[in-house]
Amino acid sequence: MTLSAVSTQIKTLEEELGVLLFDRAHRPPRLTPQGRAVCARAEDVLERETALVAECQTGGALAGRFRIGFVATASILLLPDFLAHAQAEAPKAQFDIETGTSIALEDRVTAGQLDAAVVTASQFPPPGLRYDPLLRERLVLACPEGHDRDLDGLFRTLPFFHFQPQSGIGKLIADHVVPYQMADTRMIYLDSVEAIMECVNRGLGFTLLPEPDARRRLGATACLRFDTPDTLTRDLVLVTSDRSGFSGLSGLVALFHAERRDQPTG
Amino acid sequence: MTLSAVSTQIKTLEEELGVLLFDRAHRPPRLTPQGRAVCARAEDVLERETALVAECQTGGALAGRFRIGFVATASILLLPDFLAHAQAEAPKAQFDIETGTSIALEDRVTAGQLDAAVVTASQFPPPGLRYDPLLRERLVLACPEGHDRDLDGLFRTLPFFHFQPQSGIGKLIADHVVPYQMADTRMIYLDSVEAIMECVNRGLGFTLLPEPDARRRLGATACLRFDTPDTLTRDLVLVTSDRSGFSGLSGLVALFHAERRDQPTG
DNA sequence: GCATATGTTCAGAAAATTAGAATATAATTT
DNA sequence: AAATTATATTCTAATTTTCTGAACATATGC
Repeated sequence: MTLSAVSTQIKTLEEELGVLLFDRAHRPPRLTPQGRAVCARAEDVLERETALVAECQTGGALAGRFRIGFVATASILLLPDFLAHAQAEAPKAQFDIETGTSIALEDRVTAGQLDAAVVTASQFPPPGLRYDPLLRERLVLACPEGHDRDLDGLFRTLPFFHFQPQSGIGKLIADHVVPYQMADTRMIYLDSVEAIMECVNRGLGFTLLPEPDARRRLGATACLRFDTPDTLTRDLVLVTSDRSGFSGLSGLVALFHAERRDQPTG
Repeated sequence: MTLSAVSTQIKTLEEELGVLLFDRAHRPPRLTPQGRAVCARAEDVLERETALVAECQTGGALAGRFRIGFVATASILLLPDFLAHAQAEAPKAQFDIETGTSIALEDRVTAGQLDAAVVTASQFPPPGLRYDPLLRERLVLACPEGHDRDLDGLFRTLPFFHFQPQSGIGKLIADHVVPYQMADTRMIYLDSVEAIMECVNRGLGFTLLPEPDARRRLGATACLRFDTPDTLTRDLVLVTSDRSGFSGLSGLVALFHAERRDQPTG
Protein backbone atom coordinates (compact mmCIF):
# COMPACT_ATOMS: atom_id res chain seq x y z
CA MET A 1 0.00 0.00 0.00
CA THR A 2 1.38 3.35 -1.06
CA LEU A 3 1.99 6.25 1.28
CA SER A 4 -0.32 8.41 -0.73
CA ALA A 5 -3.14 5.91 -0.28
CA VAL A 6 -2.58 5.89 3.47
CA SER A 7 -2.50 9.67 3.52
CA THR A 8 -5.83 10.05 1.73
CA GLN A 9 -7.44 7.33 3.82
CA ILE A 10 -6.39 9.05 7.04
CA LYS A 11 -7.62 12.36 5.75
CA THR A 12 -10.97 10.87 4.78
CA LEU A 13 -11.26 9.26 8.21
CA GLU A 14 -10.51 12.54 9.92
CA GLU A 15 -13.26 14.24 7.96
CA GLU A 16 -15.65 11.39 8.67
CA LEU A 17 -14.98 11.52 12.41
CA GLY A 18 -14.69 15.27 12.55
CA VAL A 19 -11.51 14.86 14.58
CA LEU A 20 -7.89 15.70 13.81
CA LEU A 21 -6.05 12.43 14.36
CA PHE A 22 -2.57 13.59 13.39
CA ASP A 23 -0.55 16.70 14.15
CA ARG A 24 1.04 17.42 10.78
CA ALA A 25 3.25 20.24 12.02
CA HIS A 26 5.90 17.58 12.61
CA ARG A 27 7.68 14.96 10.54
CA PRO A 28 6.72 12.23 10.91
CA PRO A 29 3.18 13.27 11.86
CA ARG A 30 2.33 12.72 15.50
CA LEU A 31 -0.87 11.29 16.87
CA THR A 32 -2.97 13.89 18.66
CA PRO A 33 -4.38 12.93 22.06
CA GLN A 34 -7.69 12.42 20.27
CA GLY A 35 -6.00 10.29 17.64
CA ARG A 36 -4.37 8.22 20.35
CA ALA A 37 -7.71 7.56 21.99
CA VAL A 38 -9.37 6.71 18.67
CA CYS A 39 -6.46 4.45 17.77
CA ALA A 40 -6.71 2.47 21.01
CA ARG A 41 -10.42 1.89 20.60
CA ALA A 42 -10.07 1.13 16.90
CA GLU A 43 -7.46 -1.50 17.69
CA ASP A 44 -9.93 -3.09 20.08
CA VAL A 45 -12.61 -3.19 17.37
CA LEU A 46 -10.20 -4.67 14.85
CA GLU A 47 -8.99 -7.30 17.30
CA ARG A 48 -12.56 -8.41 17.89
CA GLU A 49 -13.19 -8.57 14.17
CA THR A 50 -10.10 -10.62 13.39
CA ALA A 51 -10.89 -12.89 16.34
CA LEU A 52 -14.33 -13.51 14.87
CA VAL A 53 -12.88 -14.35 11.47
CA ALA A 54 -10.23 -16.57 13.03
CA GLU A 55 -12.77 -18.51 15.08
CA CYS A 56 -14.82 -19.16 11.98
CA GLN A 57 -11.89 -20.75 10.23
CA THR A 58 -10.57 -22.80 13.14
CA GLY A 59 -13.83 -23.81 14.81
CA GLY A 60 -14.92 -26.05 11.97
CA ALA A 61 -15.99 -28.80 14.32
CA LEU A 62 -19.15 -27.79 16.11
CA ALA A 63 -19.61 -24.09 16.51
CA GLY A 64 -22.67 -21.90 16.26
CA ARG A 65 -25.79 -20.99 18.12
CA PHE A 66 -28.14 -23.97 18.06
CA ARG A 67 -31.80 -23.76 19.01
CA ILE A 68 -32.89 -27.15 20.25
CA GLY A 69 -36.21 -28.41 21.57
CA PHE A 70 -36.77 -31.23 24.05
CA VAL A 71 -39.96 -33.08 24.86
CA ALA A 72 -40.64 -32.96 28.59
CA THR A 73 -39.88 -36.66 29.08
CA ALA A 74 -36.55 -36.32 27.28
CA SER A 75 -35.65 -33.14 29.09
CA ILE A 76 -35.32 -35.06 32.35
CA LEU A 77 -33.34 -37.99 31.04
CA LEU A 78 -31.30 -36.54 28.19
CA LEU A 79 -31.00 -32.77 28.56
CA PRO A 80 -28.75 -32.47 31.64
CA ASP A 81 -26.18 -34.87 30.23
CA PHE A 82 -26.47 -33.29 26.82
CA LEU A 83 -25.69 -29.83 28.18
CA ALA A 84 -22.80 -31.19 30.22
CA HIS A 85 -21.31 -32.98 27.23
CA ALA A 86 -21.87 -29.98 24.98
CA GLN A 87 -20.04 -27.70 27.37
CA ALA A 88 -17.13 -30.11 27.54
CA GLU A 89 -16.86 -31.19 23.91
CA ALA A 90 -18.22 -28.20 22.01
CA PRO A 91 -17.36 -25.17 24.14
CA LYS A 92 -17.66 -22.87 21.14
CA ALA A 93 -21.26 -23.82 20.51
CA GLN A 94 -24.15 -22.09 22.24
CA PHE A 95 -27.47 -23.79 22.86
CA ASP A 96 -30.88 -22.21 23.24
CA ILE A 97 -33.22 -24.82 24.69
CA GLU A 98 -37.00 -25.02 24.45
CA THR A 99 -39.49 -27.61 25.62
CA GLY A 100 -42.85 -28.64 24.22
CA THR A 101 -44.80 -31.56 22.89
CA SER A 102 -43.34 -33.62 20.06
CA ILE A 103 -45.80 -32.19 17.55
CA ALA A 104 -45.30 -28.59 18.61
CA LEU A 105 -41.53 -29.00 18.46
CA GLU A 106 -41.69 -30.64 15.03
CA ASP A 107 -43.80 -27.72 13.81
CA ARG A 108 -41.21 -25.30 15.09
CA VAL A 109 -38.44 -27.20 13.31
CA THR A 110 -40.50 -27.10 10.12
CA ALA A 111 -41.04 -23.37 10.56
CA GLY A 112 -37.31 -22.85 11.02
CA GLN A 113 -37.74 -21.60 14.57
CA LEU A 114 -35.72 -24.52 15.89
CA ASP A 115 -32.67 -26.17 14.39
CA ALA A 116 -33.43 -29.52 15.94
CA ALA A 117 -35.58 -31.17 18.57
CA VAL A 118 -35.55 -34.33 20.62
CA VAL A 119 -39.01 -35.85 20.25
CA THR A 120 -40.81 -39.14 20.44
CA ALA A 121 -40.72 -40.51 16.90
CA SER A 122 -43.99 -41.08 15.12
CA GLN A 123 -44.09 -43.95 12.61
CA PHE A 124 -42.73 -41.76 9.81
CA PRO A 125 -41.11 -38.34 10.04
CA PRO A 126 -43.51 -35.59 8.90
CA PRO A 127 -42.81 -34.25 5.38
CA GLY A 128 -39.75 -32.04 5.27
CA LEU A 129 -38.28 -33.48 8.44
CA ARG A 130 -35.80 -36.24 9.14
CA TYR A 131 -35.25 -38.41 12.18
CA ASP A 132 -31.91 -39.40 13.67
CA PRO A 133 -32.43 -42.13 16.27
CA LEU A 134 -31.08 -41.36 19.72
CA LEU A 135 -32.56 -43.75 22.25
CA ARG A 136 -35.12 -46.59 22.29
CA GLU A 137 -37.14 -46.91 25.49
CA ARG A 138 -39.43 -49.85 26.17
CA LEU A 139 -42.94 -49.08 27.39
CA VAL A 140 -43.63 -51.02 30.55
CA LEU A 141 -46.51 -51.33 33.02
CA ALA A 142 -46.21 -49.91 36.49
CA CYS A 143 -48.78 -51.11 38.98
CA PRO A 144 -49.19 -51.54 42.72
CA GLU A 145 -47.84 -54.76 44.29
CA GLY A 146 -50.22 -57.68 44.64
CA HIS A 147 -52.05 -57.27 41.36
CA ASP A 148 -50.59 -60.27 39.62
CA ARG A 149 -53.45 -60.87 37.16
CA ASP A 150 -53.25 -60.54 33.40
CA LEU A 151 -53.72 -57.23 31.62
CA ASP A 152 -57.44 -57.71 31.06
CA GLY A 153 -57.86 -58.33 34.75
CA LEU A 154 -55.89 -55.20 35.62
CA PHE A 155 -58.03 -53.02 33.38
CA ARG A 156 -61.15 -54.39 35.06
CA THR A 157 -59.80 -53.92 38.58
CA LEU A 158 -57.82 -50.66 38.58
CA PRO A 159 -58.07 -47.25 36.91
CA PHE A 160 -55.54 -46.69 34.08
CA PHE A 161 -53.47 -43.52 34.29
CA HIS A 162 -52.99 -42.34 30.74
CA PHE A 163 -50.20 -39.87 29.89
CA GLN A 164 -51.50 -36.94 27.83
CA PRO A 165 -52.80 -38.57 24.62
CA GLN A 166 -51.95 -35.68 22.33
CA SER A 167 -48.22 -36.17 23.05
CA GLY A 168 -45.86 -38.49 21.21
CA ILE A 169 -45.76 -41.16 23.91
CA GLY A 170 -49.44 -40.58 24.59
CA LYS A 171 -50.32 -41.78 21.10
CA LEU A 172 -48.24 -44.92 21.48
CA ILE A 173 -49.97 -45.63 24.77
CA ALA A 174 -53.39 -44.95 23.30
CA ASP A 175 -52.75 -47.31 20.37
CA HIS A 176 -51.79 -50.12 22.69
CA VAL A 177 -54.52 -49.54 25.23
CA VAL A 178 -57.47 -49.32 22.80
CA PRO A 179 -58.16 -53.11 22.67
CA TYR A 180 -58.57 -53.25 26.43
CA GLN A 181 -61.07 -50.41 26.68
CA MET A 182 -64.46 -51.56 27.91
CA ALA A 183 -67.53 -49.73 29.06
CA ASP A 184 -66.38 -49.91 32.67
CA THR A 185 -62.70 -49.13 32.05
CA ARG A 186 -61.68 -46.18 34.16
CA MET A 187 -59.21 -43.86 32.40
CA ILE A 188 -57.50 -40.91 34.05
CA TYR A 189 -55.61 -38.53 31.79
CA LEU A 190 -52.70 -36.60 33.28
CA ASP A 191 -49.89 -34.59 31.69
CA SER A 192 -47.33 -35.31 34.38
CA VAL A 193 -45.33 -38.53 34.62
CA GLU A 194 -44.47 -37.61 38.16
CA ALA A 195 -48.15 -37.26 39.18
CA ILE A 196 -49.04 -40.54 37.48
CA MET A 197 -46.30 -42.47 39.27
CA GLU A 198 -47.23 -40.92 42.59
CA CYS A 199 -50.76 -42.25 42.13
CA VAL A 200 -49.48 -45.68 41.13
CA ASN A 201 -47.20 -45.77 44.15
CA ARG A 202 -50.22 -45.07 46.35
CA GLY A 203 -52.11 -48.00 44.82
CA LEU A 204 -54.65 -45.80 43.05
CA GLY A 205 -54.18 -47.35 39.62
CA PHE A 206 -51.69 -48.57 37.05
CA THR A 207 -50.06 -47.10 33.99
CA LEU A 208 -47.97 -47.66 30.86
CA LEU A 209 -44.85 -45.51 30.55
CA PRO A 210 -41.31 -45.55 29.17
CA GLU A 211 -39.21 -47.76 31.41
CA PRO A 212 -36.68 -45.08 32.51
CA ASP A 213 -39.43 -42.63 33.47
CA ALA A 214 -41.40 -45.27 35.37
CA ARG A 215 -38.36 -46.72 37.09
CA ARG A 216 -37.15 -43.30 38.19
CA ARG A 217 -40.27 -42.65 40.27
CA LEU A 218 -41.10 -46.21 41.23
CA GLY A 219 -41.96 -46.48 44.95
CA ALA A 220 -41.53 -49.48 47.23
CA THR A 221 -45.22 -50.41 47.02
CA ALA A 222 -45.27 -50.69 43.22
CA CYS A 223 -43.45 -52.72 40.58
CA LEU A 224 -42.75 -52.80 36.86
CA ARG A 225 -44.26 -55.46 34.62
CA PHE A 226 -42.82 -56.46 31.30
CA ASP A 227 -45.78 -58.47 29.98
CA THR A 228 -46.14 -56.15 27.02
CA PRO A 229 -44.73 -56.93 23.56
CA ASP A 230 -41.05 -55.98 23.52
CA THR A 231 -41.74 -54.22 20.21
CA LEU A 232 -43.78 -51.70 22.18
CA THR A 233 -41.14 -49.00 22.43
CA ARG A 234 -40.88 -45.29 22.05
CA ASP A 235 -38.02 -43.97 20.02
CA LEU A 236 -36.44 -40.69 21.01
CA VAL A 237 -35.09 -39.08 17.84
CA LEU A 238 -33.42 -35.87 16.85
CA VAL A 239 -35.68 -34.24 14.30
CA THR A 240 -34.22 -31.77 11.85
CA SER A 241 -35.14 -30.21 8.56
CA ASP A 242 -35.02 -32.71 5.73
CA ARG A 243 -33.36 -30.67 3.01
CA SER A 244 -31.43 -27.92 4.72
CA GLY A 245 -29.43 -29.88 7.27
CA PHE A 246 -27.14 -27.41 8.91
CA SER A 247 -23.49 -28.34 9.13
CA GLY A 248 -22.73 -29.88 12.48
CA LEU A 249 -25.79 -32.12 12.64
CA SER A 250 -23.69 -35.26 12.90
CA GLY A 251 -21.66 -33.61 15.66
CA LEU A 252 -24.87 -32.81 17.46
CA VAL A 253 -26.10 -36.40 17.22
CA ALA A 254 -22.70 -37.52 18.47
CA LEU A 255 -23.17 -35.42 21.59
CA PHE A 256 -26.24 -37.49 22.42
CA HIS A 257 -24.58 -40.81 21.72
CA ALA A 258 -21.64 -39.82 23.89
CA GLU A 259 -23.88 -39.76 26.91
CA ARG A 260 -25.35 -43.18 26.26
CA ARG A 261 -21.99 -44.67 27.15
CA ASP A 262 -22.01 -43.03 30.57
CA GLN A 263 -25.65 -43.67 31.26
CA PRO A 264 -26.75 -47.29 30.83
CA THR A 265 -30.09 -47.66 29.06
CA GLY A 266 -31.75 -50.27 31.29
CA MET B 1 -29.20 -1.24 -1.85
CA THR B 2 -30.39 -3.90 -4.25
CA LEU B 3 -31.15 -7.46 -3.27
CA SER B 4 -28.59 -8.69 -5.75
CA ALA B 5 -25.90 -6.62 -4.08
CA VAL B 6 -26.81 -8.06 -0.69
CA SER B 7 -26.79 -11.54 -2.13
CA THR B 8 -23.31 -11.24 -3.60
CA GLN B 9 -21.97 -9.59 -0.45
CA ILE B 10 -23.27 -12.42 1.71
CA LYS B 11 -21.85 -14.99 -0.65
CA THR B 12 -18.45 -13.27 -0.62
CA LEU B 13 -18.52 -13.14 3.17
CA GLU B 14 -19.35 -16.82 3.36
CA GLU B 15 -16.38 -17.65 1.16
CA GLU B 16 -14.14 -15.35 3.17
CA LEU B 17 -15.16 -16.92 6.47
CA GLY B 18 -15.38 -20.43 5.09
CA VAL B 19 -18.74 -20.80 6.81
CA LEU B 20 -22.26 -21.20 5.42
CA LEU B 21 -24.21 -18.39 7.03
CA PHE B 22 -27.56 -19.02 5.35
CA ASP B 23 -29.57 -22.12 4.61
CA ARG B 24 -30.82 -21.44 1.12
CA ALA B 25 -33.06 -24.49 0.95
CA HIS B 26 -35.82 -22.22 2.25
CA ARG B 27 -37.45 -18.97 1.19
CA PRO B 28 -36.57 -16.61 2.70
CA PRO B 29 -33.11 -18.02 3.51
CA ARG B 30 -32.64 -18.94 7.15
CA LEU B 31 -29.63 -18.24 9.27
CA THR B 32 -27.66 -21.37 10.08
CA PRO B 33 -26.58 -21.85 13.71
CA GLN B 34 -23.13 -20.74 12.57
CA GLY B 35 -24.62 -17.71 10.86
CA ARG B 36 -26.54 -16.86 14.00
CA ALA B 37 -23.37 -16.94 16.09
CA VAL B 38 -21.44 -14.89 13.54
CA CYS B 39 -24.29 -12.41 13.33
CA ALA B 40 -24.39 -11.89 17.09
CA ARG B 41 -20.67 -11.26 17.31
CA ALA B 42 -20.67 -9.09 14.21
CA GLU B 43 -23.41 -6.94 15.72
CA ASP B 44 -21.21 -6.49 18.76
CA VAL B 45 -18.29 -5.36 16.60
CA LEU B 46 -20.48 -2.94 14.66
CA GLU B 47 -21.96 -1.50 17.84
CA ARG B 48 -18.50 -0.77 19.17
CA GLU B 49 -17.50 0.84 15.91
CA THR B 50 -20.54 3.10 15.73
CA ALA B 51 -20.10 3.97 19.39
CA LEU B 52 -16.54 5.05 18.64
CA VAL B 53 -17.67 7.21 15.73
CA ALA B 54 -20.50 8.69 17.79
CA GLU B 55 -18.19 9.58 20.68
CA CYS B 56 -15.87 11.37 18.29
CA GLN B 57 -18.66 13.59 17.05
CA THR B 58 -20.30 14.35 20.41
CA GLY B 59 -17.24 14.58 22.67
CA GLY B 60 -15.92 17.73 21.10
CA ALA B 61 -15.05 19.32 24.43
CA LEU B 62 -12.05 17.59 25.97
CA ALA B 63 -11.59 14.02 24.86
CA GLY B 64 -8.51 12.04 24.03
CA ARG B 65 -5.56 10.38 25.66
CA PHE B 66 -3.27 13.08 27.00
CA ARG B 67 0.30 12.40 28.13
CA ILE B 68 1.21 15.00 30.71
CA GLY B 69 4.37 15.55 32.70
CA PHE B 70 4.67 17.12 36.15
CA VAL B 71 7.77 18.41 37.93
CA ALA B 72 8.10 16.80 41.34
CA THR B 73 7.25 19.99 43.22
CA ALA B 74 4.10 20.50 41.14
CA SER B 75 3.08 16.89 41.42
CA ILE B 76 2.43 17.33 45.13
CA LEU B 77 0.54 20.61 44.94
CA LEU B 78 -1.21 20.48 41.56
CA LEU B 79 -1.48 16.90 40.40
CA PRO B 80 -4.00 15.45 42.86
CA ASP B 81 -6.46 18.29 42.32
CA PHE B 82 -5.83 18.18 38.59
CA LEU B 83 -6.70 14.49 38.39
CA ALA B 84 -9.78 15.00 40.53
CA HIS B 85 -11.01 17.89 38.38
CA ALA B 86 -10.19 16.01 35.19
CA GLN B 87 -12.22 13.02 36.27
CA ALA B 88 -15.17 15.24 37.14
CA GLU B 89 -15.09 17.68 34.23
CA ALA B 90 -13.53 15.65 31.43
CA PRO B 91 -14.57 12.06 32.07
CA LYS B 92 -13.97 11.12 28.44
CA ALA B 93 -10.33 12.15 28.57
CA GLN B 94 -7.60 9.80 29.72
CA PHE B 95 -4.38 11.02 31.27
CA ASP B 96 -1.00 9.32 31.29
CA ILE B 97 1.17 11.09 33.87
CA GLU B 98 4.95 11.27 34.06
CA THR B 99 7.30 13.11 36.40
CA GLY B 100 10.75 14.53 35.82
CA THR B 101 12.77 17.69 35.95
CA SER B 102 11.56 20.75 34.06
CA ILE B 103 14.25 20.36 31.42
CA ALA B 104 13.69 16.67 30.91
CA LEU B 105 9.97 17.21 30.60
CA GLU B 106 10.41 20.06 28.14
CA ASP B 107 12.66 17.82 26.05
CA ARG B 108 10.00 15.16 26.03
CA VAL B 109 7.38 17.69 24.91
CA THR B 110 9.75 18.82 22.15
CA ALA B 111 10.28 15.21 21.09
CA GLY B 112 6.52 14.66 20.98
CA GLN B 113 6.64 12.07 23.75
CA LEU B 114 4.47 14.27 25.94
CA ASP B 115 1.53 16.44 24.95
CA ALA B 116 2.10 18.89 27.78
CA ALA B 117 3.99 19.29 31.04
CA VAL B 118 3.74 21.36 34.17
CA VAL B 119 7.19 22.82 34.73
CA THR B 120 8.96 25.71 36.40
CA ALA B 121 9.18 28.38 33.71
CA SER B 122 12.56 29.54 32.60
CA GLN B 123 12.87 33.17 31.47
CA PHE B 124 11.79 32.31 27.92
CA PRO B 125 10.21 29.14 26.62
CA PRO B 126 12.72 27.02 24.68
CA PRO B 127 12.37 27.16 20.87
CA GLY B 128 9.34 25.27 19.60
CA LEU B 129 7.59 25.39 22.96
CA ARG B 130 5.01 27.71 24.48
CA TYR B 131 4.16 28.50 28.06
CA ASP B 132 0.69 28.90 29.54
CA PRO B 133 0.92 30.35 33.05
CA LEU B 134 -0.69 28.29 35.77
CA LEU B 135 0.53 29.46 39.17
CA ARG B 136 3.05 31.95 40.60
CA GLU B 137 4.78 30.92 43.79
CA ARG B 138 6.98 33.24 45.81
CA LEU B 139 10.35 31.96 46.93
CA VAL B 140 10.78 32.45 50.66
CA LEU B 141 13.38 31.66 53.24
CA ALA B 142 12.82 28.96 55.82
CA CYS B 143 15.12 29.00 58.79
CA PRO B 144 15.18 27.86 62.40
CA GLU B 145 13.67 30.18 65.01
CA GLY B 146 16.02 32.65 66.72
CA HIS B 147 18.12 33.53 63.72
CA ASP B 148 16.85 37.03 63.19
CA ARG B 149 19.91 38.49 61.47
CA ASP B 150 20.05 39.69 57.89
CA LEU B 151 20.70 37.37 54.96
CA ASP B 152 24.47 37.89 54.95
CA GLY B 153 24.56 36.96 58.58
CA LEU B 154 22.52 33.84 57.96
CA PHE B 155 24.84 32.67 55.23
CA ARG B 156 27.80 33.12 57.56
CA THR B 157 26.14 31.33 60.48
CA LEU B 158 24.18 28.42 58.99
CA PRO B 159 24.60 25.96 56.11
CA PHE B 160 22.34 26.68 53.12
CA PHE B 161 20.27 23.78 51.87
CA HIS B 162 20.11 24.12 48.11
CA PHE B 163 17.43 22.30 46.12
CA GLN B 164 18.92 20.40 43.16
CA PRO B 165 20.51 23.15 41.01
CA GLN B 166 19.84 21.44 37.67
CA SER B 167 16.08 21.71 38.22
CA GLY B 168 13.90 24.67 37.29
CA ILE B 169 13.55 26.02 40.80
CA GLY B 170 17.15 25.11 41.52
CA LYS B 171 18.32 27.58 38.90
CA LEU B 172 16.20 30.37 40.34
CA ILE B 173 17.60 29.63 43.77
CA ALA B 174 21.17 29.50 42.44
CA ASP B 175 20.77 32.86 40.66
CA HIS B 176 19.58 34.52 43.82
CA VAL B 177 22.08 32.89 46.13
CA VAL B 178 25.24 33.59 44.09
CA PRO B 179 25.91 37.09 45.55
CA TYR B 180 26.00 35.69 49.06
CA GLN B 181 28.48 32.90 48.36
CA MET B 182 31.74 33.35 50.22
CA ALA B 183 34.71 31.10 50.80
CA ASP B 184 33.25 29.85 54.04
CA THR B 185 29.64 29.48 52.86
CA ARG B 186 28.48 25.96 53.50
CA MET B 187 26.16 24.63 50.77
CA ILE B 188 24.33 21.33 50.94
CA TYR B 189 22.66 20.12 47.76
CA LEU B 190 19.62 17.84 48.08
CA ASP B 191 16.99 16.75 45.60
CA SER B 192 14.18 16.39 48.09
CA VAL B 193 12.17 19.31 49.45
CA GLU B 194 11.01 17.06 52.23
CA ALA B 195 14.55 16.23 53.34
CA ILE B 196 15.59 19.89 53.19
CA MET B 197 12.70 21.03 55.37
CA GLU B 198 13.33 18.22 57.84
CA CYS B 199 16.87 19.52 58.26
CA VAL B 200 15.69 23.12 58.62
CA ASN B 201 13.13 22.04 61.21
CA ARG B 202 15.94 20.42 63.20
CA GLY B 203 17.94 23.64 63.15
CA LEU B 204 20.62 22.27 60.86
CA GLY B 205 20.50 25.08 58.32
CA PHE B 206 18.21 27.33 56.25
CA THR B 207 16.88 27.27 52.72
CA LEU B 208 15.06 29.11 49.95
CA LEU B 209 12.01 27.36 48.53
CA PRO B 210 8.61 28.06 46.98
CA GLU B 211 6.30 29.20 49.73
CA PRO B 212 3.69 26.41 49.44
CA ASP B 213 6.36 23.72 49.57
CA ALA B 214 8.15 25.29 52.52
CA ARG B 215 4.94 26.01 54.43
CA ARG B 216 3.64 22.49 53.95
CA ARG B 217 6.58 20.95 55.84
CA LEU B 218 7.29 23.80 58.22
CA GLY B 219 7.82 22.55 61.79
CA ALA B 220 7.17 24.40 65.05
CA THR B 221 10.86 25.20 65.53
CA ALA B 222 11.26 27.00 62.22
CA CYS B 223 9.68 29.97 60.47
CA LEU B 224 9.29 31.55 57.06
CA ARG B 225 10.98 34.84 56.22
CA PHE B 226 9.82 37.12 53.44
CA ASP B 227 12.88 39.42 53.31
CA THR B 228 13.53 38.47 49.70
CA PRO B 229 12.44 40.60 46.74
CA ASP B 230 8.80 39.87 46.01
CA THR B 231 9.78 39.56 42.35
CA LEU B 232 11.64 36.41 43.31
CA THR B 233 9.03 33.91 42.21
CA ARG B 234 8.83 30.69 40.35
CA ASP B 235 6.16 30.36 37.69
CA LEU B 236 4.53 27.03 37.15
CA VAL B 237 3.48 26.85 33.50
CA LEU B 238 1.94 24.35 31.16
CA VAL B 239 4.44 23.81 28.38
CA THR B 240 3.24 22.57 25.02
CA SER B 241 4.48 22.42 21.47
CA ASP B 242 4.57 25.83 19.86
CA ARG B 243 3.23 25.08 16.40
CA SER B 244 1.18 21.94 16.71
CA GLY B 245 -1.07 22.77 19.62
CA PHE B 246 -3.49 19.90 19.95
CA SER B 247 -7.16 20.73 20.20
CA GLY B 248 -8.23 20.86 23.83
CA LEU B 249 -5.23 22.77 25.13
CA SER B 250 -7.37 25.59 26.44
CA GLY B 251 -9.61 23.05 28.12
CA LEU B 252 -6.56 21.51 29.72
CA VAL B 253 -5.37 24.86 31.05
CA ALA B 254 -8.88 25.48 32.35
CA LEU B 255 -8.66 22.30 34.40
CA PHE B 256 -5.70 23.80 36.26
CA HIS B 257 -7.31 27.16 36.80
CA ALA B 258 -10.44 25.47 38.13
CA GLU B 259 -8.45 24.15 41.05
CA ARG B 260 -6.97 27.52 41.99
CA ARG B 261 -10.42 28.62 43.09
CA ASP B 262 -10.67 25.77 45.59
CA GLN B 263 -7.10 26.02 46.80
CA PRO B 264 -6.03 29.49 47.90
CA THR B 265 -2.58 30.48 46.71
CA GLY B 266 -1.22 31.32 50.13
C1' DG C 1 20.10 28.52 4.54
C1' DC C 2 20.14 24.78 1.55
C1' DA C 3 19.61 19.83 0.68
C1' DT C 4 17.18 15.79 1.67
C1' DA C 5 13.78 13.00 3.11
C1' DT C 6 9.06 12.48 3.85
C1' DG C 7 4.20 13.67 3.53
C1' DT C 8 0.41 15.57 0.67
C1' DT C 9 -2.13 16.59 -3.51
C1' DC C 10 -3.62 15.54 -8.01
C1' DA C 11 -4.21 12.97 -12.11
C1' DG C 12 -5.34 8.39 -14.22
C1' DA C 13 -5.61 3.30 -13.47
C1' DA C 14 -7.21 -0.60 -10.99
C1' DA C 15 -10.36 -2.80 -7.97
C1' DA C 16 -14.49 -3.11 -5.65
C1' DT C 17 -19.20 -2.62 -5.23
C1' DT C 18 -23.71 -1.93 -7.16
C1' DA C 19 -27.90 -1.93 -10.13
C1' DG C 20 -30.64 -4.06 -13.70
C1' DA C 21 -31.93 -8.02 -16.61
C1' DA C 22 -32.13 -12.90 -16.97
C1' DT C 23 -32.44 -17.15 -14.68
C1' DA C 24 -33.50 -20.43 -11.00
C1' DT C 25 -36.21 -22.04 -7.27
C1' DA C 26 -39.12 -22.18 -2.97
C1' DA C 27 -43.77 -21.37 -1.69
C1' DT C 28 -48.47 -20.85 -3.03
C1' DT C 29 -52.57 -21.65 -5.54
C1' DT C 30 -55.72 -24.02 -8.31
C1' DA D 1 -49.90 -32.62 -8.50
C1' DA D 2 -49.02 -28.91 -11.90
C1' DA D 3 -48.98 -24.15 -12.71
C1' DT D 4 -48.29 -19.72 -10.80
C1' DT D 5 -46.18 -16.31 -8.07
C1' DA D 6 -42.83 -14.35 -5.40
C1' DT D 7 -38.22 -14.13 -4.23
C1' DA D 8 -33.33 -15.27 -4.43
C1' DT D 9 -29.24 -15.89 -7.33
C1' DT D 10 -26.29 -15.21 -11.38
C1' DC D 11 -24.44 -12.51 -14.89
C1' DT D 12 -22.97 -8.25 -17.17
C1' DA D 13 -22.33 -3.42 -17.35
C1' DA D 14 -21.95 0.82 -14.90
C1' DT D 15 -20.69 3.24 -10.99
C1' DT D 16 -18.16 4.19 -7.13
C1' DT D 17 -14.34 3.71 -4.48
C1' DT D 18 -9.63 2.91 -3.75
C1' DC D 19 -5.03 2.80 -5.22
C1' DT D 20 -0.70 4.03 -7.66
C1' DG D 21 2.74 7.19 -9.61
C1' DA D 22 4.28 11.83 -10.49
C1' DA D 23 4.38 16.55 -9.10
C1' DC D 24 4.37 19.47 -5.33
C1' DA D 25 4.94 21.00 -0.40
C1' DT D 26 7.24 21.04 3.93
C1' DA D 27 9.74 19.55 8.24
C1' DT D 28 14.26 18.17 9.63
C1' DG D 29 19.33 17.83 9.38
C1' DC D 30 23.65 19.48 7.92
